[in-house]
Amino acid sequence: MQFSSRFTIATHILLCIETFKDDYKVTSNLLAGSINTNPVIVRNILGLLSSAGIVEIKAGVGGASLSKSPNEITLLEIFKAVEKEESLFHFHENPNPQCPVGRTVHSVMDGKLDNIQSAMENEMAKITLKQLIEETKEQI
Amino acid sequence: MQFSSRFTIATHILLCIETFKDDYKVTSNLLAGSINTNPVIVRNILGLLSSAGIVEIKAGVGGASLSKSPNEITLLEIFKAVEKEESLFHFHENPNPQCPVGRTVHSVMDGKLDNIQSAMENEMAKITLKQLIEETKEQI
DNA sequence: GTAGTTGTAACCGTTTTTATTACAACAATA
DNA sequence: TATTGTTGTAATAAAAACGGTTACAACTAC
Repeated sequence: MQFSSRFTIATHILLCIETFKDDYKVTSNLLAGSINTNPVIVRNILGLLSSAGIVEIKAGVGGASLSKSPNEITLLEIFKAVEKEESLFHFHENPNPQCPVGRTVHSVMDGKLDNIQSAMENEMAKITLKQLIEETKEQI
Repeated sequence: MQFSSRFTIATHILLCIETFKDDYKVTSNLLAGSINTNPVIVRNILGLLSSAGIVEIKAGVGGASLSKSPNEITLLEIFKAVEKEESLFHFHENPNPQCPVGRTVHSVMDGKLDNIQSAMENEMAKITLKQLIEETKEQI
């Protein structure tokens, strides 16, 4: 199972907003053209980013901009804005409490699963939008 | 998006195999009773674990056993046996090559995404079935 | 031959993802 | 005020994944 492409699309959106902010009004249409998808997809993801306090969207006139500095936005924050599941892992719901293993499997595993998820999130938190923007500028 | 419960079910299966090996023939029926699911679900996951060289299954007579020592089996190995996707992340397929951001977003992000996945996998590789079995024995 | 088990195929209902069309609400401006 | 371009959202759809279930052929020990 993979994460949905909402995460990479959201990051792509933020890179565009910052890259084009001085030259274009960054609308869902412009973004959809760069990402190569439908504007409604973009508007939905922009809505999630807006709810998370990452971007601001001008109603009516249109156009999106960052709500805070790129070095304050991490990949973890973007990820959490677009993936609503708290836990990475789907634990089978009802192990048999009458079985010694079924009774204990949760308390044996839960901590380990948390550690795994934390390792992933810590790595995500290390990477800021600013880093990505700088690498993008270098490459352009 | 969450990983499927195949991962926690597979780990549960291995814990049962090791815990009950001296007292019971560990069949898909016994396992399904502990996990609280259908025996066919168990047989499919056992098949994946068998293909990965983690367990051996006796055809006809029935019963599963580990193919190697519990301290040689890590959560990463179990995970890879049951989740076939190579990459954790689903990158949107066709960013626009005529856009400066669309053209560069892959080379800017791919390395970071690899790092995130590696962080998760490294943590999974740290945890062996042996550790889980010992914690289970303590709790029983 | 019988009994118990595995491997697998064929379904089913549910959820998630991605995409699309349609349209009301909104804000700037001509 | 009417027009234009944009956003927000609803409705719909196809495809895929998941978890579950029934059914049954193949296999092995007894």
